[in-house]
Amino acid sequence: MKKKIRVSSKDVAREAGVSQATVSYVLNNVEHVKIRPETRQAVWDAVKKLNYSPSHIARGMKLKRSMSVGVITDRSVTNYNFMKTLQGIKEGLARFNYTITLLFNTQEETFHSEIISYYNSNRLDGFIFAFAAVEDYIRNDLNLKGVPYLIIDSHVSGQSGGGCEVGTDHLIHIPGLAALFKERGISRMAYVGPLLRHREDPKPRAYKEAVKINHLVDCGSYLCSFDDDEIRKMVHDLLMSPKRPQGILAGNPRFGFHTLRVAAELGLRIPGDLLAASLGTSAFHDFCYPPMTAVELPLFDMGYTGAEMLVDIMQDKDVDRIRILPSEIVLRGSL
Amino acid sequence: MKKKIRVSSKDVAREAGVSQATVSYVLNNVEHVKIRPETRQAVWDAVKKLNYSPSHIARGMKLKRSMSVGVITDRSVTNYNFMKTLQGIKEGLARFNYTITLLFNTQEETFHSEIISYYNSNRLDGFIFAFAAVEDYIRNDLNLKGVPYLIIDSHVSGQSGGGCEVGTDHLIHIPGLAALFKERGISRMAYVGPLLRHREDPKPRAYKEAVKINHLVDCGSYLCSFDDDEIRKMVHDLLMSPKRPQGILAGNPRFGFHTLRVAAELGLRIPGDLLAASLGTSAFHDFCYPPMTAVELPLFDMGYTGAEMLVDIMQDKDVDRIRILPSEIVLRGSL
DNA sequence: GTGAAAGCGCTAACAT
DNA sequence: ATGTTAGCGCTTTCAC
Repeated sequence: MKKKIRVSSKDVAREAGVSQATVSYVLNNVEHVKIRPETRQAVWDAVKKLNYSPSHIARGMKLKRSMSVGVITDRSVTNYNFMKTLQGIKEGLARFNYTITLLFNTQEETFHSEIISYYNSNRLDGFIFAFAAVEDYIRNDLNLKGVPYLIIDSHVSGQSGGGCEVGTDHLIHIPGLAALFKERGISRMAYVGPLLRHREDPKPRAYKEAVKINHLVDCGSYLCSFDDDEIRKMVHDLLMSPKRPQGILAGNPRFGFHTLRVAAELGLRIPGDLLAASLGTSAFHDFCYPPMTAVELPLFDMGYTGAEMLVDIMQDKDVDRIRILPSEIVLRGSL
Repeated sequence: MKKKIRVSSKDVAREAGVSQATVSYVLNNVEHVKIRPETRQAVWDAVKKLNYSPSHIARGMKLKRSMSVGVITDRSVTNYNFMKTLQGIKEGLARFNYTITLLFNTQEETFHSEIISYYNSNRLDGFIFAFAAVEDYIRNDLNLKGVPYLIIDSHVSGQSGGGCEVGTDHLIHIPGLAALFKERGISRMAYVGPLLRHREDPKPRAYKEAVKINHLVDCGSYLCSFDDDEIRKMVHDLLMSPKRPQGILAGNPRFGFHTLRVAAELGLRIPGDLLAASLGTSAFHDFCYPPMTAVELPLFDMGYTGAEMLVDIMQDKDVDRIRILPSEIVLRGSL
């Protein structure tokens, strides 16, 4: 390991024959401070010559900001296109010279204080909860302490006390999906999806209304945990039941894939014997057979937009507390 | 936004009736410095009372370390179980109080200097390239400048000049997979997989040898880019050709899924008409139909182990430069 | 066993 | 238009 020889702004100042302050003014392009072009040039020359890069830490110390935000996601989000959102956040933050520090929601008691402590110790300037279950008491505490944070999820909770939220309009596509099922000539529908712990899931209700509007027969909403075996058993029982639905709406991609798989195992052909569609985005929608018709979320933009909103909050600017992004139905082959 | 009132170690010192130095000694549990238990207690009491958390930035400034490492991954890795590796890295680093800063490989000219600049400005203490294409000139430069870094990939490059590598033994399972194909009673095999740009891919060669050892007929190795349409066209042509293989080994999960999908489109039944297996881990291996037999990688451990190795490097400890982790064949239904 | 004091490298208010 | 200087909050050497 090579010893690191630090070049400081002092060195640059000496080399350029100016003061440290001038170096700082030039490098930071400070407004209301006029520097003669030749001085400016001299500074840049010295910077180049000495290969100087300002110590980010020293700067942060002065400014009391780390220029990094913590992005929190659930442990279980190990799949799907979540990385897309991360990319959006990264690019959104990069424009303001912020970086992403990745955190995982451990669901442990300590996690909450971990966040607060990251914030108090100036290690992180703000937080983005991306598809993570945020319990109310945590939100309340963050609000209370004035910690800047933002929540990214498929739909907004609405009760954004102090934080901001980025969501999508995916619920409005559910009636449209139901209409598609209807158009394909079927009548019996069912919904399968996750059982949420930390908040109410608006999807089953939206489904129920959409079924009613389209005069379809509702075979029921079936909810269970994210456990793969449990999902498959639930779908299996549903497809084997006497009131077997002809169309299934899956609350998220995972439930959709298992529906496809179980149907295949039972020898049901899609879209011949069964129609299916899912809510949410996944790379696998294009890989599976048949490819899955789904309501796709603007994952990248959700991250990008969220990042910008958080930066605004961190800079004490006034911003919309809620932003809804457009989603769209993408027809593939399962419906 | 609430104004942040910082409590400094000075405040704690005053409250506890000791000096700032003592506070530092107590909080950092400095060896060879003996503190009377009652003094120690007084400090902790004051810390609790004032709800003090040390400024991470000030500490970093003194120590010239940011306690964060940059994790670089390719833009294209938006799917699969990559998050598992990230979790492993996160947990591995957390033990040493390091955090993850997420970076994406932009493949642009500027990216290289971005890394160097993060390092030079003390913003990041080291780097982990996780399933990212690292070009040789970058590695050389990092070696030259003594930048601590580590590469995580399914197999090691071997030429780890200055950096360290974590890989797997997945190549040794290829003959075993070939033997399984043989056992199932087929004779004609083919390999489909990605065309790598930045390094040689050892998989096609391992495949060729495995085929020979098992006395199977090699219908050839077919390589193309990661483009979905291109992959499907390639697989389609292969399955329609007169020398259609009875078994296909996919170089990675994506190629495996497209093989499944194209086969289904052509009405080929798996495992009846065609056998398939893939190299690598994906959550979809369990979702698709039939579930995919594959060589699974220890994604979490690769991250966890890699994190520990990098910490050792950053602390100038002597470490193995290469670590190979065990992978395993998981039988599902496609073979 | 504990304290005083010197910085780390930067920014910004104030002076010139 | 540029320089002087006083910290930011911590660690650590050296005194006592």
